[in-house]
Amino acid sequence: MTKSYDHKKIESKWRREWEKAEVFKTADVSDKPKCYVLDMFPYPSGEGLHTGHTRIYTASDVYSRMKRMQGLNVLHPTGWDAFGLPAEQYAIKNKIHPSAAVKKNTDRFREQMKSLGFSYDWEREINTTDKKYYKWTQWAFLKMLEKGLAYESYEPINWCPSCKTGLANEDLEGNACERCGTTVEKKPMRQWVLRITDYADRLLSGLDTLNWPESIKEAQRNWIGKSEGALIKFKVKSKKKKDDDELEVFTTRPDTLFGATYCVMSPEHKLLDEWKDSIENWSEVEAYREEMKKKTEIERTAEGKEKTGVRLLGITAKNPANGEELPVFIADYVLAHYGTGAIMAVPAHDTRDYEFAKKFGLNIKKVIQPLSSKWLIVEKSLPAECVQNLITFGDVEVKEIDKDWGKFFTVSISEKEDEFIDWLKKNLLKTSDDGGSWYANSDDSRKVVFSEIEFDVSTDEGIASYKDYGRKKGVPEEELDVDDSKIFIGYGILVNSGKFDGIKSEDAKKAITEFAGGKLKTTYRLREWVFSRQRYWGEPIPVIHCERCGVVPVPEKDLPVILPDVEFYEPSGTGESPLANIHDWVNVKCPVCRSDAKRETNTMPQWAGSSWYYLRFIDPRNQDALVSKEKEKYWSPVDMYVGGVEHATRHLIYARFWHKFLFDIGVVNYEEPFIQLKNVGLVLGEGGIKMSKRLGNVINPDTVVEIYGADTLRVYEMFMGPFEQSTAWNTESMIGPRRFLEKVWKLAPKVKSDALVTASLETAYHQTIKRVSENIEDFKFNTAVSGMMIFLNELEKVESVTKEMYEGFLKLLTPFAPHMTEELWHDLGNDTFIYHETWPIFDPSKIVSDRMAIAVQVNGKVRATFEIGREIGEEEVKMTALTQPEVRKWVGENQPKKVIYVKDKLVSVVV
RNA sequence: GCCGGAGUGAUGAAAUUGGUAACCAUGCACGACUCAAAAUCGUGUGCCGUAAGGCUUGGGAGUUCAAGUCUCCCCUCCGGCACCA
Repeated sequence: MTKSYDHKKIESKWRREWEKAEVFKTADVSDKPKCYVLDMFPYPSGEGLHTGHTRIYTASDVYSRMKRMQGLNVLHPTGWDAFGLPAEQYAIKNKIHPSAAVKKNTDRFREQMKSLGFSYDWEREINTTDKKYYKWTQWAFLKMLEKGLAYESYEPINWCPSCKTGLANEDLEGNACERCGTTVEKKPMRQWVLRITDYADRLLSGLDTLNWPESIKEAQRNWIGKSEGALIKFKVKSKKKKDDDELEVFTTRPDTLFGATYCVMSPEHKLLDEWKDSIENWSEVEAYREEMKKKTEIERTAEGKEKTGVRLLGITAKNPANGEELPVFIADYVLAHYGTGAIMAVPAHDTRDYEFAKKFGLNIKKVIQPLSSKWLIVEKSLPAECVQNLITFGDVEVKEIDKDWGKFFTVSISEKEDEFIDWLKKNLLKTSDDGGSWYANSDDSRKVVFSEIEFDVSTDEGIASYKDYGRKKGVPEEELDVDDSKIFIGYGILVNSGKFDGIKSEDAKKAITEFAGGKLKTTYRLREWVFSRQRYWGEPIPVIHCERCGVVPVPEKDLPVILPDVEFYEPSGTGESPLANIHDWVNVKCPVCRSDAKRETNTMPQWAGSSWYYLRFIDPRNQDALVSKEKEKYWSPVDMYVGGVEHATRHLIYARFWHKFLFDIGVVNYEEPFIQLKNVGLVLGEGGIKMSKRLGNVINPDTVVEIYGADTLRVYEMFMGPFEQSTAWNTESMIGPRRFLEKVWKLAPKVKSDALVTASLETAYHQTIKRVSENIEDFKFNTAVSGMMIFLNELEKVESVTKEMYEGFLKLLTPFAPHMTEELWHDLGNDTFIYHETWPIFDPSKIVSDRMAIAVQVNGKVRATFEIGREIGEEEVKMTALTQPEVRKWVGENQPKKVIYVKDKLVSVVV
């Protein structure tokens, strides 16, 4: 009588029906509010879909399906990111053309994705290698060229000798090629570069507006690496030359300028060649430079490596703050590409400078005094008797420690700290209204913790202030102590700095920079985006090189520049792409002067096409524009973006950069592309080890779908653990979700029109609606499934279920198990698609039952629980609690000191 | 070194945000059905203890009637950056 749950039959049946009825087709324009739910589209590898993909796609699919049922117009598309090295390598290895490989792989991916029942609108499928698509990638490049954001450069770049192509900084892992692990070399060559650093500040500040995981935002902040400092010029003197050379340094600590005792230039610094004649030991300098050229970046930057360098004899630099003549060195610890490639060295307040100074026996001059809660700062204008009073105050020892400074006193903190502060407040200082908050630990006077408060006070005679800089979390005791033998790299109070003595580091930065004739400057760690690859399988860069006209952009009307077919697409390794050999294609007429010219043969990196693909889904067939303004305005930005963390500092930075550029030229209406981002946790192999072909522990989704069904796989992947957390695959545990679905299936015959609904079942039902809806919204799919399991267990206890309740339950389940619920929905006599139904809404009045369970604690331990009507008042609940036998046993004859009632939850009795 | 995230039963994990730690699921044990096994169903299952009871969220302190959750110190693991001045 009951038909069995045959997942194969059901799943293929409903996939056909959905396709026939075009249920997943998205309306372009609608009165409904929109919701754009996007997966990071796959790179269609030869391996097919893996369990990591399916976890992402299931999550976004569950979310999309609920949003649709909640009445939103949902855009949920997918496509293929198919240009780039892996596809090309795969093609070379399998001796087929990359485009054939892409076709083969995407067909496989598409079929696998369909077999999982994802609700993608396949009519919007895009492929970055499609000329109709990459026409617009090239178009965007031309726009960047036009705005000066794309340019040719000849700087040495990272070159992977194995992949035979130049790479961007983002393509490295450590100092190796991210793809193949080969150590990269520095190779000077012509290349195309995008000025991403022009957007560094906006890429940074935009992060604050995004609902992204903190870890990703932090990774991007680190990657961009903003540091605020100053450019300061040192006059350079040499015996042979007149006093007109200048060495500009970048420093984040202009406040330590008085402590600069030497300067260091990177061995690659351009001024060195100009100074050749003035440098007395040029041969030594040259030898050092040669040595550095041979070393890899890794060797140069190895941790714990001893400092090396060479002093430039005959050259000195003048400290603009105090006029001191300083020696100048070249050393490899200064990097050519950061700041100005030269530094002022302050050995007293920088660990690297300190190491170098120790080794070369250079002066170390302390100019920053650490601050702590032990410091009292009294400004110069303080009347003498006040200082006297301070010094003589009771048990608090106030000692002048350096007469030269004239205004620093240590306050050794005693148990009379409070009195001392009271005295300060009364006699010397008037506090601001609230006085801030400070507190002291009474049993250890040294552990006094202050918040940062300043008392600024005017007395008749002058101004005094008690500044308390507090002790920051985690600052060890040593740093607070004044200890000249240790170097101090933090902020503090200036000493030995002429008229700047006594000023806080933070305040001194600007003042000293101005004093030294420098200027404040912000630098970034982010490097320009090296945008050309000497490989075949990428978008041709749409420019023409003409001897007469130089670089000429391909006219827009001639786009796309189609990637030609070639016989041999292996990289040449010469720095030319394989396209250089296709004479028919390379040789063209200059669009400007019609003379003979050549096409650019470099191609774009893999990341180009994925930097804007999400916009194309909005308007995938548009021939006249990247995206229509009207549609873009409706759909953009992406509301929910789901994918892996590996894209934190690659795709997600590049896409934000492109998007901001497109915003600037008016293509898009909003400055950030992805409002909310969710990261999937890794799916590890059984036992928590990484899945890999080599270990043979890769789970193939096809097999799982075959044995358990797509619905079970979907439920399992959502139930296996928190979405954003890594979890090990466990085939044994898959039986749980399968049993769950079987139980739902077997419940169908229990549906009766006259079924009785108890109040507690009704409550459970509404609680489940609430929980599942909220959990899906928050991407807490595991607890959503758990919630449904709990409710199912309730349903199993009763004789019969109403149709309404069962249908409601199926609706909650359908995002997770769309095929099975569709079948059950139709079995109930419905001829609509459950997919088109409305999401259940809970009744707030029904989510609380009229009974409540109260726990009773005696001295913090739970000793009894009881149930009582929700309407019962506090006093009565307390009385009931105290009369519980278990409670009486533990309270005994004692009179309770205190009885606390936490509404609807517990009674806490203190004896 | 700096920054971010995490640490809870045998296992995946949950905890209404300070209020009964371990929901749900897997596994395991026992039982029912079966000639038998699988499947299914039922009962039990944090640790110590026969029990009464005690202990338990990486470790240590603290605040509180009450701490997985808040504060301080420390340890371990994962991730980002790192001779970036």
